Amino acid sequence: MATIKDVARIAGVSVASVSRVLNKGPKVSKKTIEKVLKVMQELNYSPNANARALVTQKSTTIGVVIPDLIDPFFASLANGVEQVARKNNMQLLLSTGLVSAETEMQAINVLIERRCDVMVVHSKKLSDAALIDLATKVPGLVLIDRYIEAIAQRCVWLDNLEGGRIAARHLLALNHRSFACITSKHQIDDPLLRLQGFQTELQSVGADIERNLIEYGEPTLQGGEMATQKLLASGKRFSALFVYNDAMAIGAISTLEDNGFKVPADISVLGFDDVLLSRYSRPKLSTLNYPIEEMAMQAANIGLEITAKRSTNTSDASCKHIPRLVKRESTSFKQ
Amino acid sequence: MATIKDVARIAGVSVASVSRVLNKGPKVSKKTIEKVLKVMQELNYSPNANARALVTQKSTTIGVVIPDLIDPFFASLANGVEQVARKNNMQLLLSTGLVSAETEMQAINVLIERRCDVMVVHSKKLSDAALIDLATKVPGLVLIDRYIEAIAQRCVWLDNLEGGRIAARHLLALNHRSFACITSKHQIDDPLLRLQGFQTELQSVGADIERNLIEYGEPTLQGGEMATQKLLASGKRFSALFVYNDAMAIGAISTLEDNGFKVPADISVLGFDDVLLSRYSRPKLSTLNYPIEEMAMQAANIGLEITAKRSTNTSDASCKHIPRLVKRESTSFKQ
DNA sequence: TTGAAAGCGCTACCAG
DNA sequence: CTGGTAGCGCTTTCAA
Repeated sequence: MATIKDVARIAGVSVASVSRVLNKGPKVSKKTIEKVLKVMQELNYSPNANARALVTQKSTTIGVVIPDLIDPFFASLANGVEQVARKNNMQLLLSTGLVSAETEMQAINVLIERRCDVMVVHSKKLSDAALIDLATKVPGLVLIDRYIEAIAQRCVWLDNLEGGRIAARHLLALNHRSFACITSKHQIDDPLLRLQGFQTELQSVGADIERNLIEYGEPTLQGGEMATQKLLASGKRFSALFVYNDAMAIGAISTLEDNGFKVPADISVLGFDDVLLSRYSRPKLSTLNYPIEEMAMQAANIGLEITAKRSTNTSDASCKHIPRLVKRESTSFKQ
Repeated sequence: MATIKDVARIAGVSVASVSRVLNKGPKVSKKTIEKVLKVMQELNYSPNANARALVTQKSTTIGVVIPDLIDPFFASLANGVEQVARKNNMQLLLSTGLVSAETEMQAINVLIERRCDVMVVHSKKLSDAALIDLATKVPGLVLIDRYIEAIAQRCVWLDNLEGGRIAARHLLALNHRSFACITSKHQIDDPLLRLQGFQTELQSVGADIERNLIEYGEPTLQGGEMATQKLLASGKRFSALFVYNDAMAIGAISTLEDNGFKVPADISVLGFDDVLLSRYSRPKLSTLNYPIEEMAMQAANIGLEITAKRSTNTSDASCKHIPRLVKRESTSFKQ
């Protein structure tokens, strides 16, 4: 592969000149530009980004750390970052495989080695302390879907607690009084907070989830189906079901209907996340919109700002996001 | 950020030695290793991947060129590549934004500048000639979802024609005799081939798609809905509907049911791709499985092989994939 | 087993 | 406007 030297030699100019035309630098004669451009073409020259990164100390790369790309939620997150990357003529470097604190750390370290200018990190397993440490060491690092007070201005997160409250208010306004809940068994804050917000709001009006009507499962379609079966097995009745996420909610609806319950006529089901799926399901799923793509874009932009200004002070834009109720067909007024 | 020099100086050894322990090179005394490791830790040293790439002439990077990450189909593709990247301790570099031949070329050029060891490219707009040229210039480049005879061993593709035939055979075996078809209006081969295979097979038994019952639309849920409305507006009846992809098929089912047709009781609907969605829809969608993740993994592995052996000869594994019928609930026997 | 030194391809500074 | 050149951080001979 041709190098800048080859181009310089054949064009009969110095590498400095070639570099100038490459970077559209000032003060290059038209003649030189043309000559160099021509040779570049002939040689099929392509500047080596690694060499550039080495000398300029910036990689024009935005790193993203997510569990995987299969989950549409994370794909949206990556897509959001990708958009701001592209807008800034940067590339997306992906690091996945998060199953434990160690693998999360590895994924992040890989990006550090690549000297990503910005890193958008979705970490659920690493401790606050570890993340705080990382944030101070790595300038462009921004946390997404996580809130750590000490580095609040580096966090872009969703208020899950408020999400739970909004869910409760919606169901309450629909005249429901007997509730069930399906949540994720995973040991992270999100399900806890959503449930807590939901219950808090119910209790504020003297209501609550029916005894024994909280079930746990994997946050998947199957998990939702199984949890619903357990709910049904209890023999207790409920008219409204708040589910941890859309996949589980769709699984729940499926099981409910298989057991003769109409949604929403008999039971209203409310999901969370508003993934693509929720618009495709029948009935179309009422859910809480998690603006992950938008959040991802904000996170990337914050990272960009930090690295640009070398200051930690970001714009005033709040990094806390509130989920928005999306009323579709799976919830309705309880007669 | 600490460099190898800092480590060497503080550890009281040469950079060569530090490099050796970094690369677990041979012939380094235990004492040196320990000493260096300790200093690395203290300094929070992280080797600069760009510098490494520059000198070793390999970037430990696999590039992927796809339109976007939002489409679950492409997310799966990226995910497949990512898996083999991770298995080989490499990273995924993403390049998107394909809307024209120029943007596709740009996306590819970016990856070339990064000197990706392997590139998995999904290109629909670039000409065969351009791609052949690229393939000869870029060793690790592999095309996915496209077949170009001149570089057949660098192509991993799906037999869309056969897919159409399989679809026809399935519907025919289900006793259907009056067919409609919804396809994509996009100017690429895939829809044409699927339709062509479908019709060929029908015609081989003296059947065919009803006159005027081929509709075109965007390959999305909405596109499927609109196309179905046009189909219905024709007033003609049909008992089986073959749709370009799952998203459109789900849109079609939705519109069909809104108009009083039961699926599959009144009309059987067959999709294509077998994306996640198809398992979540009600009725669950019968479709043709497009093993894109598997294909992506194969493509990445072929690229890896080529760059390793510096030969274009890949393993014997066929690069042509045949879609597999996945019979679920949206197609049934026609009484 | 270790160190010195020559680059990898490029940018940017300094002279001219 | 142009050329010479000193690195960027690292690997890899070649000697010692």
